[in-house]
Amino acid sequence: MRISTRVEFGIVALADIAIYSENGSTVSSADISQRQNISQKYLEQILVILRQAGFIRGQKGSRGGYTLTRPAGKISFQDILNALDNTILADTYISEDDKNENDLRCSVNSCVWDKLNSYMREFTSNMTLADFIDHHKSSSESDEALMYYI
Amino acid sequence: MRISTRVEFGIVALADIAIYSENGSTVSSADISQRQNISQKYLEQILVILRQAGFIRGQKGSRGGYTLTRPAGKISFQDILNALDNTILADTYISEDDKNENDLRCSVNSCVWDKLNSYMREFTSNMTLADFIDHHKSSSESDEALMYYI
DNA sequence: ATAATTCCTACTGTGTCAATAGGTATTTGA
DNA sequence: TCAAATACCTATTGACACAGTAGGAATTAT
Repeated sequence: MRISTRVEFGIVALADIAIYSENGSTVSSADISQRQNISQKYLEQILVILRQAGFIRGQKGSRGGYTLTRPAGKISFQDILNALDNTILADTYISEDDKNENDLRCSVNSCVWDKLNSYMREFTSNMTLADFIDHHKSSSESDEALMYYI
Repeated sequence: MRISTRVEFGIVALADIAIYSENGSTVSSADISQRQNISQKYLEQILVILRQAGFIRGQKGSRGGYTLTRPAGKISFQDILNALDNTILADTYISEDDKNENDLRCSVNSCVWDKLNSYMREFTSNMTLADFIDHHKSSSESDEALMYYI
């Protein structure tokens, strides 16, 4: 599945904010840009999307930055994906004109695409940003252990 | 999930050929174009892809047309999708440059995208063109029954 | 005041999709 | 043998989204 950088960077940015604002401080776009190696200007546009979607709050001015508006455990992947790319979890569409004339096109929907969409929706609705961060932390711990033994 | 018309028409064309060549005759692009309401010229390009992928064989000349090269039960959806769009079932890619610097991007792969890809691959590898056609036929039968009672 | 920050808008290059178009090569049937 | 039908090939086009780049305006802490 091809995932756009907008989606990829958006998820990474949210996770970065969640992790580095745990002590109560804000996280600036410059910080994220450096840590995650993402063009700051491009990142800023993505952060606007995430703010408009209600995941983060931005504070302007010196010492400003971003914080989550709610706990990472209350932000589902489904919501994130829908905010960053409204096609990934969208139904496969057939125009009304074509619908009556031709049922093979409708059949492939009910037989394949709808089922795949349902699965993806269920999977992403049951996974939160917190789950992702936990997964990340535990996997980077084992990376460190690996490094140690090498 | 956004599916291109190339993929949609390709699947429909294959199913159409499978259905209308059951008596041993060939199926022309004009036939498919009319039945499925698809631009013939565009369809021809898609049929070239399907031929190059080995699903169908084309016979030139008068009374020519297309037939399947093997039974519909031996053509998996996975193969069809890979032929028509090599991104749908592809791994989500992270450049080697980014891989070491940044493990958040890798984590989202192992945590989300790889799992979705695995599911989609399993689902599509277990479904053949014959399954799809069976599903279509049985659902259009019930449509007729519905029509009758109305 | 000044520096740091978010926020807003415009522009650009690149690539893919979804055709449209016109033609060539081949085969069958009359 | 000729004409029609068919697959097959290649070029072009318009629209659109992506992936940034760029410049600055608004706001805030120190």
